[in-house]
Amino acid sequence: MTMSPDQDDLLAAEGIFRAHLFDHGLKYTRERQAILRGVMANEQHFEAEQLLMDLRAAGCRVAKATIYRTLPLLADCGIIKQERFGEKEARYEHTYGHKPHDHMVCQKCGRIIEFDSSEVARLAGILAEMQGFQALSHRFQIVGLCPQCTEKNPPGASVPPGGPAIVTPQ
Amino acid sequence: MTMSPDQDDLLAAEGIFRAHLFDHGLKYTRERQAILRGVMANEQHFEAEQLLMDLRAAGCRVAKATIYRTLPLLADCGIIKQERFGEKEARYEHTYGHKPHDHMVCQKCGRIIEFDSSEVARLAGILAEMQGFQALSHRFQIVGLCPQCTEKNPPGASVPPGGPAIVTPQ
DNA sequence: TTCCGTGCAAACTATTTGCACCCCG
DNA sequence: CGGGGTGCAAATAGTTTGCACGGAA
Repeated sequence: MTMSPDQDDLLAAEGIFRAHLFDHGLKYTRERQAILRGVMANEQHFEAEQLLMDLRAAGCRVAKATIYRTLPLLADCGIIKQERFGEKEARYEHTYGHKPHDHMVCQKCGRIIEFDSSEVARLAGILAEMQGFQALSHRFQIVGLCPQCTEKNPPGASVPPGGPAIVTPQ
Repeated sequence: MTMSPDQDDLLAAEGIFRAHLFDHGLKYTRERQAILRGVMANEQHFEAEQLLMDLRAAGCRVAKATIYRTLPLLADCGIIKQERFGEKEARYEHTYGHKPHDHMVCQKCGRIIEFDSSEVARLAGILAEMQGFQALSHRFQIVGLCPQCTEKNPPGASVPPGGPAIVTPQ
């Protein structure tokens, strides 16, 4: 992974992060900056452990604990989002500068397909209103078989090592 | 919790479970029967730990490991479903004899509101088809504020001890 | 200078697994 | 009988936390 995400996005995210930290009386440290960069540089879903490796590879020494302490801060200000695909470790993806989307998860090969979530959000709003519930966000996953695994004897033999492939449409 | 779930549902579920076990060359043991009963007796979302307590209270001694080994079997044959509401422990609910539903999760008080999932399932089917993906099931949660917490100074002070309240509509 | 933040390692928690004995089929 | 099943305890794995030192504001 390269440590140079889109400069505009990175700068904008940095601004949001600093503002959020300031509002809460927190500091913008070298470590938090490094983690923000690592996060923004990763266009895929990642785990805490993986982010740590990426940062190490890029020459930044951050403790695992710092990662775990920082990710929630980034989630709080909407720069990243925590996802959970049935596994026990949390996955994250940076959402800043991305279109809102949800995921289809292949039961067989673990592949993850993203798709636009506007229809889902609309339905969520309608359903929530029917119950007097104020919808703020949603989690939605469609579980099943991806195109590759649906047809003929599928190639996928469960989740490949190093995490499943991510398919981003459009 | 009483250990006497609806007799019809229990018997039917027992039949399904036994058939599933038989099909896979597995055995219907006293422990598995006890766990099935505990599961069917619980009309709410529960965790492995809680189920263990319930069974103990009902006079059944089962090891925690056995619970963890049995729950996936019950999920495999559709008697229960694993849910995850952001926490790290898995939650389960028995679905056999229940209408398919999804959940709204209140960010403030942890309350969980169930609602009919047919519209969601329909949308999932359409979205999946657009990608050539074969939808088998879905996970959907609307996160926000429940009616109680939306209005005036809400009473709910984060998730109450002993787990959040469950509201089943209709 | 004052807290907040960090690294490190130990603590936690939910879940899984190895193993010797048990029992369903 | 024989192979899966169970209990127990130890092992994992991901995440959290206590503490003493370091650095941003």
